[in-house]
Amino acid sequence: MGKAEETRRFIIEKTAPILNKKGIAGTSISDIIKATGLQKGGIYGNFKKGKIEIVHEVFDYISTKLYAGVSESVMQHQKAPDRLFALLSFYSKYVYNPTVEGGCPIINFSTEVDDTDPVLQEKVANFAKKVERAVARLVQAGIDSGEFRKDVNPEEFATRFMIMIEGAIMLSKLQRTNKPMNLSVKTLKNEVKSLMI
Amino acid sequence: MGKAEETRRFIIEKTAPILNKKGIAGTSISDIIKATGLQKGGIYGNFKKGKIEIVHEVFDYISTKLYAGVSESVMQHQKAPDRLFALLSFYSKYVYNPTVEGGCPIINFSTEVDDTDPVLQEKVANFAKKVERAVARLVQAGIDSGEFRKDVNPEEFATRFMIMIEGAIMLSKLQRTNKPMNLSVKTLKNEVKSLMI
DNA sequence: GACAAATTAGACCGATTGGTATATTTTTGT
DNA sequence: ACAAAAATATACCAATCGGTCTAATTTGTC
Repeated sequence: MGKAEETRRFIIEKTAPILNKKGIAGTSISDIIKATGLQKGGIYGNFKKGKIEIVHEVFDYISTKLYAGVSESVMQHQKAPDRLFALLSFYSKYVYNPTVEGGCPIINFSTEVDDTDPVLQEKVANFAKKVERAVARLVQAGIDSGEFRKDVNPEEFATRFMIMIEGAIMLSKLQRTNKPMNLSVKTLKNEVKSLMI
Repeated sequence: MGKAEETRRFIIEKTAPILNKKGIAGTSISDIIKATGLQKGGIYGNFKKGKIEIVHEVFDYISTKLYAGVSESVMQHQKAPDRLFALLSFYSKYVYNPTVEGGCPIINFSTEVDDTDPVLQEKVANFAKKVERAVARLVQAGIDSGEFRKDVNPEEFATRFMIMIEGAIMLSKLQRTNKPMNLSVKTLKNEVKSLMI
């Protein structure tokens, strides 16, 4: 029972960038066949529920990989402010160096999924919440360690962080310039500094 | 030469909410047939270039309608700060009361269009820029009239405005709560107040 | 109200969609 | 090395895709 899991993974990895770029409705099974070099039997043999199962697992793959990338950057530092700066540094390069081609899976999947796939819609919403909570925890850790002022609202900071980063990713990609992202990062950096004692 | 233009308009109006919700690839000609009650001849007779022509005109329709709605809210006030507050008030209700069902056309179209339709991609980018410039002009007018401080950067404010509003629309729709939007509006309101002399 | 022109209905097209069934090949455990 | 099981290729399916064409109908003009 080893080969199958390996092939599933292979299919997901090859499909991820396509799905993240062209969207769910815009990606066909033959696109997946082309990208993997496999035939229909190889695809449907590994994903019994068909396209929808591939889509769900691809989202899991992309979001997990994104979270891992973020974590790796953040965990290289110990102090709370440095961790937040590392997070900002990660996202400042994100538009040009996304974890998976096509950019942020939250933006890409949420727009399409809203009226078409409630299960995946919740998956996307949960992932966004997960990232937001992680940011809030970073701030809270800074408060607990005495690095940040006590009158800071970690949840509010985290929500604002998500808004400004996601908004900047969208606009930077659309306008084909990193200016929006640079501005978000600059603003959030100053905000972090103002939190420091 | 009157009926045709009327029917074109009719098709666009009926198609707009579908396209804005289900996306370009997710919307088929038969969806349009169902929504309009017309048959293929009625559709292709009015849009010789087919689906892509409908899509482009629908984006124009939605974005124009959005801009008109924003303008109407803003123009009911004369003072620069009041106009910005009206703009924020407009967007604070936008997630639940979008101009066209499905929400913000910038977000909805930009994600899908990026790697598939360069012409429409530029249309979307231009519209976002148009809104951004309008916001910058509102701020500049306030500076000129002496209502805002002279050391304000109108372009930077406008970019930040776009980032926070678009980011908030996306997250509020995704999380099915207006909290992100409320936070963006609160933040931007305070920012406007801090600009006032 | 007749007639030409514009508009729309509806049949038809090949290509492609997602998916299934079966035959063949590859792995796997012994 | 060999048989059983797992995995994959291939042929096939009905449904739908976007689009074309012609016939019928509606519209505007005189």
